[in-house]
Amino acid sequence: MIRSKAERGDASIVVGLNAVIVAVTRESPRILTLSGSARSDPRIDPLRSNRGVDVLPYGPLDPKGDRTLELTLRGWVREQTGLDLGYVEQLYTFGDRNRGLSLAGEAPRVISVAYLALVREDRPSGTSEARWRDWYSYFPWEDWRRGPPTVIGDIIAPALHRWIGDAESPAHRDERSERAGICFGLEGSSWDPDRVLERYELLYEVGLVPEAWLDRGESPPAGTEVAMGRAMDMDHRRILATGLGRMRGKLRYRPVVFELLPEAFTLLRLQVVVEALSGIRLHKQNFRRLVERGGLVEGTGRYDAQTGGRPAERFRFRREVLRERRAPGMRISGGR
Amino acid sequence: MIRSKAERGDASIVVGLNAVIVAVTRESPRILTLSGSARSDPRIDPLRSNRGVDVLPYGPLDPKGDRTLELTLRGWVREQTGLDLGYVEQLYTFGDRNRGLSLAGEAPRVISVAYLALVREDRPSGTSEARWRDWYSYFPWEDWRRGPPTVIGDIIAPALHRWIGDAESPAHRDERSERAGICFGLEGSSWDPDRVLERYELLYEVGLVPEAWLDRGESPPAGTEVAMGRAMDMDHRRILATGLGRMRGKLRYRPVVFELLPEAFTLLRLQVVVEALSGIRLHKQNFRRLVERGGLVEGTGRYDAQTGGRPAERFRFRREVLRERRAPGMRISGGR
DNA sequence: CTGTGATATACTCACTCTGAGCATAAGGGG
DNA sequence: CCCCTTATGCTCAGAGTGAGTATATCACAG
Repeated sequence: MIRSKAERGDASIVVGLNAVIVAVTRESPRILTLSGSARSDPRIDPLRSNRGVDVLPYGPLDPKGDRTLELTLRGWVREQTGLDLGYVEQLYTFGDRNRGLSLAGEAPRVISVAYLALVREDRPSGTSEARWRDWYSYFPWEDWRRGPPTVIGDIIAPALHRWIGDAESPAHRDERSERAGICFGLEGSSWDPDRVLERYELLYEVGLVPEAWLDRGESPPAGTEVAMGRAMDMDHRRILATGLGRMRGKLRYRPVVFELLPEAFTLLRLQVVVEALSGIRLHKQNFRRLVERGGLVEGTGRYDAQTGGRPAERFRFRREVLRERRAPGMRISGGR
Repeated sequence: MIRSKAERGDASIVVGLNAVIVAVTRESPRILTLSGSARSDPRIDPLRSNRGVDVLPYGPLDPKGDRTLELTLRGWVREQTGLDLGYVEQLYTFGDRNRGLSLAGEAPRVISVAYLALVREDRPSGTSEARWRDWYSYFPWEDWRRGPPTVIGDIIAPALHRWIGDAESPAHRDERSERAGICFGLEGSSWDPDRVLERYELLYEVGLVPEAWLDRGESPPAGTEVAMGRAMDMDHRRILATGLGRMRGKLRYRPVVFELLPEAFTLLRLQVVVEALSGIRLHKQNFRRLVERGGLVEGTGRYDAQTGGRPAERFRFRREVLRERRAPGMRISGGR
């Protein structure tokens, strides 16, 4: 148990913070990314990629800095993007050696503590290589709002079947088949919007995702980034997938959507945001019943006439629901 | 943004791993702790407490060691306790400066990545300052299996009311009242078993928990550790609370209980384990209906006669449920 | 000023799920 | 065989859900 280097905490461990910052504009869920060239800092990213692809906002941890990790994160997000984060929660800590690249050797070990943050604004105002991108441009197969994404039938499912067939033993085959089925709702299974990370990891393993080529030092075939989503640096797309999955899961049992909306909103607006995040369409009348009778929102008595039809009442989040119900959220389910 | 010390990653950050290891013996949920004296390693715990209280198993991160954090954790748990961990999931990363103590100064910043692990065994077999303790000895107010814990009515509720009354403004008062209500199911709210961490943090803030004294360098009044739970070193009880809360939450939507049970078990055994973890009693017939018709378990056709009554069929976990249902778990609810 | 096409909102209906309790089955020990 | 114990089966009312029909109220074209 005596591993002196580690325990003396010398130069071989670096701790950084990453942020998955989410906003919704119209019907697009968006996340804030920096263009890859903004990131050539060898102290955080030594010997590593800088492939010119997008990265998530990041910052080093200053051991003498703010009292908590979260405060540190808020601080440098403000510096880098001018955004004041509202809701922030810790996501996951990524600490595998050689994250994203098969380099060994003397590179310091990088530990990244990733956070999920929700903001109402959609315009980064600070130093801006920062840019909002639709999160489905990173995960095209996650958007089922207009039916099953074509990329699944055209590319993913066939590749998965090949992969299943390539298994060495029948047991191994079954295992692969079960995993693929659960992830992509293939045979008998239904689509579970929350399994974003599992799906990304499966696709990476199968070698479909552009990072699979990049991590081997090759270039992905033309069109891969369109069909299989924009690549990100290192394991940032994995971090992003973790964020989306968490976001979708949390939606169900905590009233987090309201962090993305203004004080007052129409029910359609609320529904569109929930649909944007969860990637599925919902039954309008039932959605109304769900949130209204579930006590999540209350009418304000004021109306919004910009609807193109009958004016819609504006609602607000009903805070009391936190006392009344155990896990208040959008218990949504499939169908349009 | 240039904070050279942090970015060079010099001696001022230390990364460690902590484990909340859970097993269930009879009707006791237990966690594995080491006695405090086992931990006087100044490299991980420099200038810090060693108050002679319990600690969670921990280990440093060796940057050149295993490829993933999880493997590292599994490795030193095996070394320290002889346990081979089964299910392991990352819990949370704790990185506040001066965790648990109000020391400032030159102490290195300690980042702890905490994991939740479930095991079937209940006997640590390695070097053993390791010991299993009922988790309700750390959180007596969390066990509602025999009705509302007396400590809530006797100590906690009165103290919370005093604390609410001490608020400076009416708005502040309402805020405190809402928070206390939600946490402890006081007025109108119902008890939510999942809010373990929120409750612990509230009690710490109100100053009821032994750590509140210890962190000021004082001794808690006699009896505090019995009524308000055993103290742990640093912020380990906070980590533990995070683990219990996560465990209870996960129970609802993932079939994690089965990680704590042998291959085959009676439904009563399953129910007792779920009750032990969630801290509430369940309606037996409905529980059976839930797990059987919900497809979580299937009968084996073999029976267990050691029941004291009619022999009970032994069941096993039905793996196929993973494909069939979206979030298979124990959707349990209040009353006995 | 009326018809058309929006969207908003109200209500219905069948079905499933859930909480609660009653009833029966099948062991062991006297 | 009676009684106590635990297991298992079944019923019933009420709440919640998925899907659809019906009505309200706006803008706008004609």
